[in-house]
Amino acid sequence: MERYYISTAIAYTSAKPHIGNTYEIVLADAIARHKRQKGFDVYFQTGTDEHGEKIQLKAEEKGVSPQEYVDEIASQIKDIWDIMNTSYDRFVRTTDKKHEEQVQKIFKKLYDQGDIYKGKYEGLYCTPCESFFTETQLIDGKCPDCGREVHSASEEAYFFKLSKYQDRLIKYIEEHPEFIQPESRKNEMINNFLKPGLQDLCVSRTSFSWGVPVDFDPKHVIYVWIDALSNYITNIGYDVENPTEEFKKYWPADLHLIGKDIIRFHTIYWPIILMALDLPLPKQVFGHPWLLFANDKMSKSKGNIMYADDLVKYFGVDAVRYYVLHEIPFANDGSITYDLMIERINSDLANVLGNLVNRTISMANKYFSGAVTNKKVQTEYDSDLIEKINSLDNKVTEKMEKLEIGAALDEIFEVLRRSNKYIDETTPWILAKEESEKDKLETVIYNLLEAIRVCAIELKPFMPDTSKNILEQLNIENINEKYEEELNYKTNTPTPLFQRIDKEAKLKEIEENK
RNA sequence: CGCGGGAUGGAGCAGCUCGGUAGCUCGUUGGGCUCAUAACCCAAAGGUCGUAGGUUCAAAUCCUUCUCCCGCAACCA
Repeated sequence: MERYYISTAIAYTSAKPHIGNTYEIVLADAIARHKRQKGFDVYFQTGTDEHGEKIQLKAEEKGVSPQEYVDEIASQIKDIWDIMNTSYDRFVRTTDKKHEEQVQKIFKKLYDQGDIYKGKYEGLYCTPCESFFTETQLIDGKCPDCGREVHSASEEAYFFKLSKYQDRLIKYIEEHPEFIQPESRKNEMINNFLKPGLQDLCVSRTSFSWGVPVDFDPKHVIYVWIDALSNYITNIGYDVENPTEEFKKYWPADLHLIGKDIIRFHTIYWPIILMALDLPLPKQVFGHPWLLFANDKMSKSKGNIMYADDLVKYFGVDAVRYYVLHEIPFANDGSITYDLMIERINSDLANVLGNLVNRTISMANKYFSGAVTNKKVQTEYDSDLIEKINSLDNKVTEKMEKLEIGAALDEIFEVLRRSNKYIDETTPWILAKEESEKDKLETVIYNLLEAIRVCAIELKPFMPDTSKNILEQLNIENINEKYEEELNYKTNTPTPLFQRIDKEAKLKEIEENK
């Protein structure tokens, strides 16, 4: 069986993730579920990045140990991933013992082979804040955090010789145009970083202690790059001397799904680390756009944060999944507001999808007591509908291959819309009045049930609960994604999939719960 | 001249590679239907395709100018 390894970035455990952060796991989940449905042996990994100064400080503020702090946040993150009904195979944490051991081994290997050396980190230092800044980070030449004077300082640190591998990386990127997605990011990386020449990367810190220690020089902790990025290999059994069978099976990853803010780390630092370890590079890195609140970045200070669990409470998990998967384009940022969300749910989920299922099953029950077979008395409208049903799977797959998730969903809704139109064209309620038209009527209902069945199967990666719900109402197995000639339906009592939402009332409810 | 992306009816987008009646979803208005969740179907209104110029029989689509927006600009997850 062909295998498929997909990962999300590991989430930083400094605070509870908002819907913008949660978007990524849902996107990955839809891709993973789609691949499984296509018969791939999928391995889907997500998790948390738990080290670093920021976490150490937050823990101190709260008066708990860093480990206690990250345990708490990691469990919150996992809960949200579960609320979103995501089907990850493994939830990894950078504080896992196994991971930490391998990170130390990787660091040692790179040091031993001369890719990492000990040097001095020179920069502008703010003493009260105990932080280094680059010139571009300063505000009016002063510390961006406290506004006080900074001075040049240096501290001992380990560096990674990135430049040694840069030509190989440029060549790789140019020979693999699909490696960095969307493509505009590829130019950004090549022009801004690779072509001008890479500086050596500082890969250790002495200014804080919450991290994986360098085992041969314990006052240093390994900085985020090597620690966090290597999660993609340490958790599937990479070992410097003796990698496991699982590792050999799943590496290289097919897709690292990440936010656009960390493309550089995944398309420059990570590939170079892999080259240094003599490992193949991941096949593709997709830096997805962001989900904005209206047009603003979500942030605590702006007070415009939406959390996934709250949204699920108001709208249900599949509605939230549908919204984020559908509204975020491939390359541009998407936006979310309660207004847009309600409009989308009403027009797409309640009107087009929910109502179609409801009206079709109602007719099956009313006219045939739910027992419907294909009587093959055709109307002039059948061939178009059936053709659309049969070509749907290819269209969806094509869009998914290109990572155009919203467009894949649109293909399904195209068939649902076509089905609603088919009802008006064939006017079943008129056919029902003539006993002589009974077989034609049954054929019409049969075709509709088939359209809905196939759409339900195609919807499964995006809205798993809804898909299951539809198939239960149809009372039919998940057979295949093509029009079938000879099924025997015995439909159940229909219940609305998505209730229309009264916008004013819902907005009021949300306001009161704030 | 740092690099790159974008500007299309009220909103969000497609079309631009290979120039030739400007398309989709939502919203609005009118009509139809009654199986259905005030749902569904049809129709209409609404855009001189950011600006100025050029190439061409013909440009949203090619070339140039300018304006505005966004991302990146190195140790910020």
